[in-house]
Amino acid sequence: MKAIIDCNSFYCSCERLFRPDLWNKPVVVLSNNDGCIVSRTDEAKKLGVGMAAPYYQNKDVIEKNDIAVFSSNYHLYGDLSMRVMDTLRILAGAHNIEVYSVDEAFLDLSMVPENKLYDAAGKMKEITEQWTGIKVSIGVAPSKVLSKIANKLSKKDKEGTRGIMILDSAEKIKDALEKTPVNDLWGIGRQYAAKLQNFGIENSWQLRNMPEEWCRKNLGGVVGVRMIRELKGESCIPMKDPLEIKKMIATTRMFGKPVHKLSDLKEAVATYASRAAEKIRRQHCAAELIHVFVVTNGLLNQKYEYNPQAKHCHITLPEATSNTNELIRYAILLAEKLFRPNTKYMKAGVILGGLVPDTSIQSNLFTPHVQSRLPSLMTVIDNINFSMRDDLVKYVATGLKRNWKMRQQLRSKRYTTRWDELFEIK
DNA sequence: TCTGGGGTCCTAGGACCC
DNA sequence: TCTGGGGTCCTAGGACCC
Repeated sequence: MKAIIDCNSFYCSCERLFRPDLWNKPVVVLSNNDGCIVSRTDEAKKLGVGMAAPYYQNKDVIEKNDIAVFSSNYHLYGDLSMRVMDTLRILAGAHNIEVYSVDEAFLDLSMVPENKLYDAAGKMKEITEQWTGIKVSIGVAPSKVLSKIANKLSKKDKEGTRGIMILDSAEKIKDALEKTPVNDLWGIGRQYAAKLQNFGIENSWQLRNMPEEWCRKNLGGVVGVRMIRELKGESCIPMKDPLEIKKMIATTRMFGKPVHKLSDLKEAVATYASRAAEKIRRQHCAAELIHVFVVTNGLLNQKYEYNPQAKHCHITLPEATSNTNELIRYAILLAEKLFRPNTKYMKAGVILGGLVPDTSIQSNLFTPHVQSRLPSLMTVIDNINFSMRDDLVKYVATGLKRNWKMRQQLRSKRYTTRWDELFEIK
């Protein structure tokens, strides 16, 4: 059996952990740049705050109901996520867990006898909540897709299920599928949901009963076939190896206010390049490919409307590197190539691809080996920035004023990762 | 004035090989 | 009148996820 364990309203739960005055109160957390609402407590959902809705469109309901609002505080969420995942590793065994996202993990429970599943899940929930202070829900079923369904249903009826649902019989599975509209399925997004609707397929039980070949044709080839089989209880999405390295790493951000000048754009792109370089060094990789994009706001019908337009370009490097100097140099070249005067830029990003382990970099016969590529300088910079504070040592190309920086006006303290921001008790 | 960030997997089609 | 078959590799783009 597979389980998915998922933190309830994760970002909001992290915020509430250090704010007892907000327990049982409505809370929302905003995306970067304070743009959208990305996490809501049940109380906020009940008041009608939409998921992924723009913040400014919800300001009325938020103010009227005295909903607490926070900017994203990724230091805090990242640290608490680590605590939850470490707890699960201890409880289930490190090789039985796949960390799927910041607030979710799949567990392989094949070592647990079927009649002990409920007790095992209950124990895990209890201990995780006690050790971390974060509430979780658990879904258990023969396949990943079914366990996601179980998890979702357990959250919908927290009192009835006490946050745990186990689909261990054909009847329970049928019942769960009938209750689940296709657009709630893991792997069915907007496009496929609309398509299924056109064919008159509303709930997951109807989909489960479609022929495999029909799904191959209409739901993205083998992806559709896997979906059907998973719905029938046949596990065909394997647990992922935790040691796999990422294939691309990106740093992309909206600007705090629109950027018009090339110098600002170059600063931002250099900043993102150096952040992305840090990230690939952390997983001991070097990049073969650097990709830069910028987003402008296209005008619609001669007037301002939200209409983002992206332009990209990329370079394949002569030799894979994780060196910030070099990556900044290429990133700036690409930014210059993309820049057009009299344009309002809203966002930019740097993506590093073609990642290879930095121990086995293929050298290029036609470029001289550069001394500055020696990793020791980067290691020193990373160590200083990690142990002291971000960006204590930085490249001048990344700017000093950074007046394009994103907005984050409502961020809470980094209670668990900064000595000077510790929780205080008077 | 204002709409996030960071990923994965799959397919089709083109270039190329023998 | 008539022009093969069977592959591989790469890229762009679409769909999805949280």
